[in-house]
Amino acid sequence: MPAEAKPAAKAAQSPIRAAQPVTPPLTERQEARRRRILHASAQLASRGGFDAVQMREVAESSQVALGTLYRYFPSKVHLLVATMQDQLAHMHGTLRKKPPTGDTAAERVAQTLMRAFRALQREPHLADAMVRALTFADRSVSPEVDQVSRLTTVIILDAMGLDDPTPAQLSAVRVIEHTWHSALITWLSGRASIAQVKIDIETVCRLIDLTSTDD
Amino acid sequence: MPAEAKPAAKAAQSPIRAAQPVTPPLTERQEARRRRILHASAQLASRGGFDAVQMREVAESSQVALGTLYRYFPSKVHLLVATMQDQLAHMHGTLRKKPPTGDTAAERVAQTLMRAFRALQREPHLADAMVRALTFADRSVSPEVDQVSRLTTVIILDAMGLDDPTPAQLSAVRVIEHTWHSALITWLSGRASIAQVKIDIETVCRLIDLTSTDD
DNA sequence: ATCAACTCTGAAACTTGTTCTAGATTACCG
DNA sequence: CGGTAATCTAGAACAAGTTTCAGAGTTGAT
Repeated sequence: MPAEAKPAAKAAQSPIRAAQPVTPPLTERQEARRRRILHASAQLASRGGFDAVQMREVAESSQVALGTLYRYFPSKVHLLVATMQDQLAHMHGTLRKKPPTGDTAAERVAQTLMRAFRALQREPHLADAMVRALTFADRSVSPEVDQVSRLTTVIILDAMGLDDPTPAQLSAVRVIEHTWHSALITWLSGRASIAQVKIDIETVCRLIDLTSTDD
Repeated sequence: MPAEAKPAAKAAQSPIRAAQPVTPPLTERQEARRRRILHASAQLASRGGFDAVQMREVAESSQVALGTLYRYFPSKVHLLVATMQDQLAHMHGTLRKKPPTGDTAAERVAQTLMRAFRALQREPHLADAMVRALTFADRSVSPEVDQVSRLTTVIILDAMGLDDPTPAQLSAVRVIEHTWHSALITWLSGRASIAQVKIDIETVCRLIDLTSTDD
């Protein structure tokens, strides 16, 4: 039978939980390759953003043939979205350890997002690569992008301190995510200042207050 | 002296109103070329979205040499953002004729955006090309993207019926724009339904109500 | 240990965005 | 009208993402 299982098996078409299916377990060497690739990707991205992540260079840096790179990540966008998943998971862990301290849910969410924003500011090129990939992704990357979105939702709900959100609250969270992504883009492309992003985040977080009284 | 003036003169660095500088007036033939190019761009985009707009094809369709195309629009993203400016201006005209009828500012804005959304649904591929270009644009396209953003702001303020918005209101409008762009993207990439987009728009529009009482 | 099936490698080829060049054309000034 | 500087054209060339392929390397089953 197979030797090293196909690393990036296409997600089954289960309409629900399409992403992150029961990935055929990778061998150790495959796991190591995958990790080397993601590391090289993040490293190159940190240098020069989206454009600096060149597939040939990623392959070389991670000691993997170009064809192999494409077997693990079927496109540059897939690679960068996976890189984002990686970083986000890391950040989620960090945030868990120091939960925000605000009095209201809105404050805590704004605090959390600003903390994430400050982390991104430390690696603006990396942020550029990840966010550009995320918004440029077409349908073929939907499962992976969705996974990122789910992770973001969890982070926000955590900050709100909710286990069981109402539909209205979920809508508010979605709008917050929209604002978060789009505000990041305006910042990355130099059309909005850091202060502006802060204001936008704080503004949209007020929506949370609306959902406790309404509906 | 010069024959046909440089069509796509770099915007002066005037920090304010950077885009749309006093473009050296185009000759009639140049204006016609520019128009042919934009038309070809929109046409190809309507067929197959972002990927279908291939620079060689645009050049051929519009009867212009590739080098000329690049002189008018220095990149594919520039071209598509200009295409969006064109379409937006058109839509602004249309919207002006039939202003929204809702009772509250929030309702009117939501109505207006949903009207725009329905227009985009009629040409989903074109929408895809324009929106993807807009969010993928890097700093070199900032002036043009900013112009689009300004136009969008005007449309929203028109719907609100405001001449002289407060800073809080401008923040709300920015957040609405963020939500609008990002919601479009999730719809275009098949991660959100039309109904979902509608809900998100209605949700974010509630922010407008907040600005009349608060602050 | 051997085999079959699969994966990885290295290199070339292909695609499409972008740049460059030499020569033909056009616009405007005097 | 003629001159001249800029524009336009056709086509080659280059860059980076993606695909393809033959052969070498692994893996797990027998």
